[in-house]
Amino acid sequence: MQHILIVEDDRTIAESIAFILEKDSFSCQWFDNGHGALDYLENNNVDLMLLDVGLPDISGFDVLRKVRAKSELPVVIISARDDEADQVLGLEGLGANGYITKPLSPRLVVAHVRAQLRHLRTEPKPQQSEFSINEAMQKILFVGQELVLTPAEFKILSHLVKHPNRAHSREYLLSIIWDRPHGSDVKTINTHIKSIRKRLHEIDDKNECIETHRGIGYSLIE
Amino acid sequence: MQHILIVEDDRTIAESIAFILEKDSFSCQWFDNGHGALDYLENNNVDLMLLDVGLPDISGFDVLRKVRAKSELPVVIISARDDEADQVLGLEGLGANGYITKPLSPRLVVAHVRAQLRHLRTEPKPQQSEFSINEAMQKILFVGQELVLTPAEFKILSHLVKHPNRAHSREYLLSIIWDRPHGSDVKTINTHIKSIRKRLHEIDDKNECIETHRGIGYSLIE
DNA sequence: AGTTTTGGTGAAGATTTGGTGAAGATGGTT
DNA sequence: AACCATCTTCACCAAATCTTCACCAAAACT
Repeated sequence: MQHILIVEDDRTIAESIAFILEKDSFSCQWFDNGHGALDYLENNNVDLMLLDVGLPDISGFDVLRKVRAKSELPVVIISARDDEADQVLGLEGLGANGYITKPLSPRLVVAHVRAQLRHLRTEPKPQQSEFSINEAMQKILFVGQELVLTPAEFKILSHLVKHPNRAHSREYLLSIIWDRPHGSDVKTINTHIKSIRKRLHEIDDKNECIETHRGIGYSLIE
Repeated sequence: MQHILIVEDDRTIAESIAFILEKDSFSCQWFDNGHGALDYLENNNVDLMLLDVGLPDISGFDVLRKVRAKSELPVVIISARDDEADQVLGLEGLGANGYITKPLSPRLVVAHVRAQLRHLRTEPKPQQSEFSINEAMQKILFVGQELVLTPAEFKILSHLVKHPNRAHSREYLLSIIWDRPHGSDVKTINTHIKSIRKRLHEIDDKNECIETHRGIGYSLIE
């Protein structure tokens, strides 16, 4: 299922868009502000973003610029009818993939979303990780196969996958597991890493993508 | 049964791949050269091609280019570990769907093949849910039979049905039951889920469509 | 080389979590 | 009040999971 991020400060509009898209078998996540949405993007798999230009915290310009600084995520702009056309044009210059004007027509929204995603699907994908995190189901796919992970293992591995090629200290990895302060031995992480490696080996015998950094912690290399 | 074309000049490797795949209920056809394989493709139904880059007659480049000129057949490249990465990259640019390096891990081969074919198979089937919700009557049909549900059970199950394949926290599921704020133990949800499962089991003994996500909540899988 | 430190390993113990059945609590109805 | 369906809570058990520990191997240091 493809996942749509809706950034829209009007709750009614956001909910109706989500309703339409979910009926069309997309999953949605809604934010009424730009910062929350940008945060969410950091850690989640999003296929397309619907972005209202008039947000309470930051402008559509800034949101789009920050998104474009990191990815080619399709972004469809939602603009109020009164908004100047040149603003929308500016956004397109920044790399927006399309725009819709309010009031929104359900069919038009779905049509735009579908059009962008279809376009995306045919494009050859520039190398992707062998890991794919399904946040919603708390599961991780590794070369197409589902990894069976405990909650702690899931938290550790998904963090490593999201921030690959850098060492993470045991202390930090432990802090990811806890909801609240909790005193336990940092060596606990060794054991968790061991079992994650074991599960990876069940799928690929000689995979060594989790690297040990002596005296520091671990990293995932891709 | 799905049919795999193996193009690999090392007889031992080819046979071991075939052995693994056949154990996994695929059928295989082996060629130790590119021309034979391309000929075979013309006249036979093949679901996926495993292609070694180092062939005696033509290069992997040429084989792949000729395949791509005519079809979107999934092609997974097999490369010797010493092969330059850029050659593999070039092949990916040409439309290869994945690659595996020697020495081959049995599970990884199967994983790659499965991953490609799964992706292919899920496209054409828009399968529909075994649940159908009658909002007006506050009733849910499960494989054609009517489920007798209490109001709370109805609210929970219909939410799970409307948003399948993702975990929903107990807190959130509780909030669905209440009209207004109400402090009650999240474990209440366990009991509701228990009785929903019981009712599902009355219709289908071994149905396990409600999945538990330890530490999180529940999801409905389809 | 010998010593010390660090990480890997397997297994045992402790802890947390979910399933289960039944008992209370609630609210509406007769 | 007594009844009924429903929702909530509780206590107990089983299972999953997390943590710890003892031991060995590998690496770093004298």
